[in-house]
Amino acid sequence: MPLSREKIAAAAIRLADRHGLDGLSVRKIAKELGVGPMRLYDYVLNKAELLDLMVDVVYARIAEVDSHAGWRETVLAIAHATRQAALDHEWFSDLLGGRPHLGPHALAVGEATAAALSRSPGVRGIDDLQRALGALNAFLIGAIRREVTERRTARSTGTEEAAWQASLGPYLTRMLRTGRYPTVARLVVDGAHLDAEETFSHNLTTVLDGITGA
Amino acid sequence: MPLSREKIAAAAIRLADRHGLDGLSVRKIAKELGVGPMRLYDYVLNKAELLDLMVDVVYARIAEVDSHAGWRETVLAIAHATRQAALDHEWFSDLLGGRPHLGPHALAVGEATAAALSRSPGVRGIDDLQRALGALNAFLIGAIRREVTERRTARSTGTEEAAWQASLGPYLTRMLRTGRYPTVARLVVDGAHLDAEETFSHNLTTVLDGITGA
DNA sequence: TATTGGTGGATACACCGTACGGTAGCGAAG
DNA sequence: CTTCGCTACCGTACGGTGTATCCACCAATA
Repeated sequence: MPLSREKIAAAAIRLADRHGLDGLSVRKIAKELGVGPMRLYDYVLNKAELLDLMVDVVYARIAEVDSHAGWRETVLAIAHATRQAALDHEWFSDLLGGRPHLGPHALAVGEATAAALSRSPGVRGIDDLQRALGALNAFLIGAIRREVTERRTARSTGTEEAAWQASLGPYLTRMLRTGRYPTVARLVVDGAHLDAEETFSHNLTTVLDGITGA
Repeated sequence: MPLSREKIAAAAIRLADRHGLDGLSVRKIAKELGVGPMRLYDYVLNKAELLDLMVDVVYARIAEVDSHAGWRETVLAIAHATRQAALDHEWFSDLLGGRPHLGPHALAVGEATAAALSRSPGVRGIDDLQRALGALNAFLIGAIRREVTERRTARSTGTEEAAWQASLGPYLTRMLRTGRYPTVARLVVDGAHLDAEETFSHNLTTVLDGITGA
């Protein structure tokens, strides 16, 4: 079996899932495939293009969501699929919004989203559509990015009180105890119990309501 | 004058402004300061902490915005200051949402934002506040990130029709001509004339309206 | 004077992306 | 049958990265 862009992307995704984007190198991908590092450059222009490849593979999975009759259901399905993809491949969130996603499957997802949004009541002309798409994508990018970094820090500190107090704890509790950040302090101590998915859904409908002028 | 975290951060910011985050290395910062590379590690634990330092310097400038009487004016001012800071230091957008911003000035901005939002009519309890803050920050992160990457690609392709057609053009026009992405195609050809700041403001008020339930 | 402690510098290691030269197979042309 | 060009594979090498470690100095103390 002679190697291919698909196999390279699949191997890269496996490694990135395990060790993150920082732990991903051309050499390691090559080793995973049992070839010399330079072989990859027969199929890929440079590492950036390789990342674009990986991103588009993820978009392919996102594009698999069934399209619904209602525009809103369609947008919700795409948004949740995107979030779920980012939770499955946390490195995806690192690339989100970082460079234009122009792969065929990314374009397909963009097309589905734009088509759905254009059927929303609040969106009249093409300018409305551009703005609405911008607002939705901005929220998606930011929300997913935030959730993933939160999950990462939670995992690294362990969420356990002991590890937490040992790592960020000293600095942060000292900061919060200065009394200069009362609202933030209240958020930290009282507001850790919200479910992530529920929050995402809630804020997503909020944004959607804003877009459609509901 | 014996070197300090502030001077290191300032030099790093100068370099990052000129050559981007990728063009930033410990060695170059040290050279800019006229010292050996290892000196920096007397003031900074590792490169990640150095980036956090840079980020907090930017937040210091954002925190300088005057606080207004109305909660909405305050939020708007902070949001626009953040956007402007990211346009002045494009590398800032690369770090936005990537790791928790816990520097003193970042916390100050967070505190000001949270305090203002908590005075909004639609935000009642602490759970509402957490959700509202999440939605606002998500939009901010995503919108700024998107705008900066758009600006970067526009600059790299030149926006001129000639350079555009030469770089992304062939691939993208070929893709769009397949007819599989009609809505996206319409957006690309018809919707390039919107002012970025106006779009940002528009979508920001949309999100804010959604949060406050207006 | 001898010793200590801390400060600044150089060297070194492991790794990174990738440019480049070389070679083995193979179908087509002479 | 030979020879050409072409493609697919391969290894080595270069300049860069973050950072650990050792080392030489120099002021203050005993």
